[in-house]
Amino acid sequence: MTADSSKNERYNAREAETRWQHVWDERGIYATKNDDPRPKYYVLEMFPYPSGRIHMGHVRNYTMGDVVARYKRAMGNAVLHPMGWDAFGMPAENAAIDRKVHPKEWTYANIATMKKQLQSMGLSLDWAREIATCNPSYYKHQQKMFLDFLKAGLVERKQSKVNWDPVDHTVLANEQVIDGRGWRSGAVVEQRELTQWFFKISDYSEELLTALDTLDRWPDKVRLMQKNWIGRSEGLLLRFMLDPGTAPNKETELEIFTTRADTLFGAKFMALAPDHPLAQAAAAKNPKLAAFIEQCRHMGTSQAAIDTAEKLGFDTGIKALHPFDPTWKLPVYVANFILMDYGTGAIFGCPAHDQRDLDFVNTYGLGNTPVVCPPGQDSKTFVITTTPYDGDGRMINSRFLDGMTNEEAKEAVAKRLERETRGNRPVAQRQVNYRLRDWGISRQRYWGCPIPIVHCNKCGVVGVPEKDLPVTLPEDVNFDKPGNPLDRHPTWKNVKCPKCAASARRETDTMDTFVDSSWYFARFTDPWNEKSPTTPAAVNAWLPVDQYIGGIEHAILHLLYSRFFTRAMHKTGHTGMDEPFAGLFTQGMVVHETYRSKSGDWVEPANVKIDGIGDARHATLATTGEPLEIGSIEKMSKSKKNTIDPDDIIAAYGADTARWFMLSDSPPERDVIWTEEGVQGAWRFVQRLWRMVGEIADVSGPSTRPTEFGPQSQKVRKAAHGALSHVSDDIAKLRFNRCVAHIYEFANALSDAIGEAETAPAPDLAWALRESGDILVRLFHPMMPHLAEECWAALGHKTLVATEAWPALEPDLLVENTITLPVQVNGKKRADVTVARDAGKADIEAAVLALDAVIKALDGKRPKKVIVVPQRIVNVVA
RNA sequence: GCGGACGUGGCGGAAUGGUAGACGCAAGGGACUUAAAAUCCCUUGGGAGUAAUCCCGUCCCGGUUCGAGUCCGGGCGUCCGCACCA
Repeated sequence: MTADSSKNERYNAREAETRWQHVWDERGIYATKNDDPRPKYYVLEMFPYPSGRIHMGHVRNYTMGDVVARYKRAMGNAVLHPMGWDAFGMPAENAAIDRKVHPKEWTYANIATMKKQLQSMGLSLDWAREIATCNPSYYKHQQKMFLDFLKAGLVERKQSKVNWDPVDHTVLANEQVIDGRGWRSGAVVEQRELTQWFFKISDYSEELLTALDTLDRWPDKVRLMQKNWIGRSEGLLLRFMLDPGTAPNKETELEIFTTRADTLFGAKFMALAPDHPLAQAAAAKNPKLAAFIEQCRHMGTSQAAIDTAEKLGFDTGIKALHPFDPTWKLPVYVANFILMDYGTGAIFGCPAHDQRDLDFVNTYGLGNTPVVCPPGQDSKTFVITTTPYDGDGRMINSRFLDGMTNEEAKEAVAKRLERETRGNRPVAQRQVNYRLRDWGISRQRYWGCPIPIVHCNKCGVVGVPEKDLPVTLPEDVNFDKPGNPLDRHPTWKNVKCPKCAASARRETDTMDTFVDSSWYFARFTDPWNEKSPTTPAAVNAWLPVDQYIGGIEHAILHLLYSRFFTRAMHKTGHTGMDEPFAGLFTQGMVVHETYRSKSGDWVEPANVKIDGIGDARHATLATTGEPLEIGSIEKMSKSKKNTIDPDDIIAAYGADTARWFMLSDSPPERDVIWTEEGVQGAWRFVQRLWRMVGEIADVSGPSTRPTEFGPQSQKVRKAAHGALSHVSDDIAKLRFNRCVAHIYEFANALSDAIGEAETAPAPDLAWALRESGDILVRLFHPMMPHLAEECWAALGHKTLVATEAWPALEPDLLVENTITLPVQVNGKKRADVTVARDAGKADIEAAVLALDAVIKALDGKRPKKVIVVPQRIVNVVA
């Protein structure tokens, strides 16, 4: 076959891509109808925050979703594949402060830019369903649901802490607290108590936990992370008597929660959260304690900040009496690592078996007594110094518990104390506790969904009547001063009470942006409904999302909140199901090498020249030749300047090349390293496919399928159907990198076949080559849709490949008559044996023992055993 | 600190407990070309040997197994999340 072809000019990606995008657009082939009778498939990628421009992480995420969407369409499904904007959030306010641009203007400009960028990627999205969460047409429904949740008892107001910047007089997000100081002012942050709105997600702790078992298409690691986050623990509520003379206001007891009642005889101290009522009472009479509690307030509110801070305490002078020995007095401390939110805000400390407690006693010289002896340890010599023992074992130093296992001891303690009563209550009660806290949704910020509440002096908290929704954000705001512009707006918050018409104030807090993203997937099913958040027929037909794809960083919060919100919507009649996402896939990040100059400045990859290989690799500044340090491979970020702009890549190579490369190198759940060589490899493959298809297009095959295929045709057909089988399987399981490898293998086999063919191949081969071409194009279409359309047309088809069915597999072609099995001797491979596909074990064994290599390895001895694993391997045990 | 993951050639990676290194990249050699680009062909984990072939190799140390990259225990290293970033 000659290489001369009318189609051997290079593929012009840029020209072809915009051309095909117009064709798809004009024919509206990606618009989804809610009355489509075919089996539904809802594929969704986590919608982006409109930060300015799309980044490579978006390209990776949306390409994966698009592959699934296109594959499912080809498989005959009605596919819902929408896109929108998670458009509220702090960066818009930061832009307003830093650049004097209104958050709304900034956000919509970003949306316009990013929409254009996404469109240039050739994604098969139904843009008619586009939503932006900052649009009142979206958030008015969210306000309606807030009020419905309120009526259903799913919302409450309570106190909680925020990071307070005492200089800027503003609430800070955890990410705005750097080393305990405000990011703009540099002032040491304080904790402040505010009355805030909460969704009662903790009502669903058990339900959210047990239902994880039903999510069998979620990654195990995400389910495990959620399980640990919910943190169910079975323990004991236990009332300690206080030594009467020591209590500040004649308090008689202190109630604690423990999961380690077995270690009660190892107790060395009691500890209270700084906010605990008893701590507060003691502080009122002790200025030094009050000062200590004040000091605890100068700590960030994040868990990591609390856990990594030095364990500090203050002895209140109060003594608690041991439940099994009233003469045993334990000192009561206030400690900075005890949380008021968890359990009762008080604990007993057993330093020998808990790291935090041990750190604490080592600071305050309270000592420790081991009470659980690890198996195999001598109880007489077992001591604890710097590492506590938190495993199971036998009880020691524990009076009546001695000799029991620690699990038996837990039971014994519980049984004894729950029978004892003081007042009308038992001294101890078994209790199931959860780490999961209620979801605080109040934010003291402008750019978020207003909470539809009016505060009236007479009527209290009043919901805004439905007819007055949406409560829209005022646009005439300024960001000259720190703090919430809604709060200092001259008129916006002044309203009449909906109940009594007296002067009242609007709630000026807005909602956490996680609320916006907790139901957008439901809104996509009918974004045109102006009357209510969802349309039952649509939402119940489309949900749950069949395949949800997004970053692992959302493994806990976004996904857990959405699971709760869907249940809350169910309870209030907005959905008919509990779980929003039947299938979940979490993809890895896009990372890139970093480069630094001698002076420590980061350098963009575009300005770096790399020479040498392996250890000899070195980098220089392209312009001056100044040597650069090659740094670690890190998540692309503006601060490290290791970003690649998708626009540049699409302009230089086209969207298909970028899409292909994003899928090709790494397993999708793992990080992928962006390299220039990798992109060029993808680009060469695009051109190679185009040339190959051109050569196949020149072959004129018979119009009807031949009845017989010769060896050459058989070989290429096996390659085609083998690839079809693998690629189908790989896409269905989202193993895109393997899918790419199989397409490469098929392309290699096909170019061999083309190379071996005569100028005018026999009809059976010509037919097989054309069949292979048709299969090849449809196989890579989900990944490179523009190139696929161009190739499909080049092969003479008048249809769009985007609307074509997936190729039909001929399974007979995958079956071989003989198989070659590897032969091991003592687990090491020594030879191969080729046998009939259906050969019995005895036949295989005989064939194996006759092999020269086996005879030599056995050296005349009889084999002890021959293990034949059907279709797999033979192992001779000598 | 707590929770979760990951670790295989020069590089990204492949491998239902069953031939370690598919496929791609990079590198080296060759063909074509006045030359270059592009393209095509060959080689490519390390070591020994003319060769057939053999030995060593999946972060480290142990264990289970006929057989371990894969399972179990203990280390080391890297990364992610931690409730007001999205």
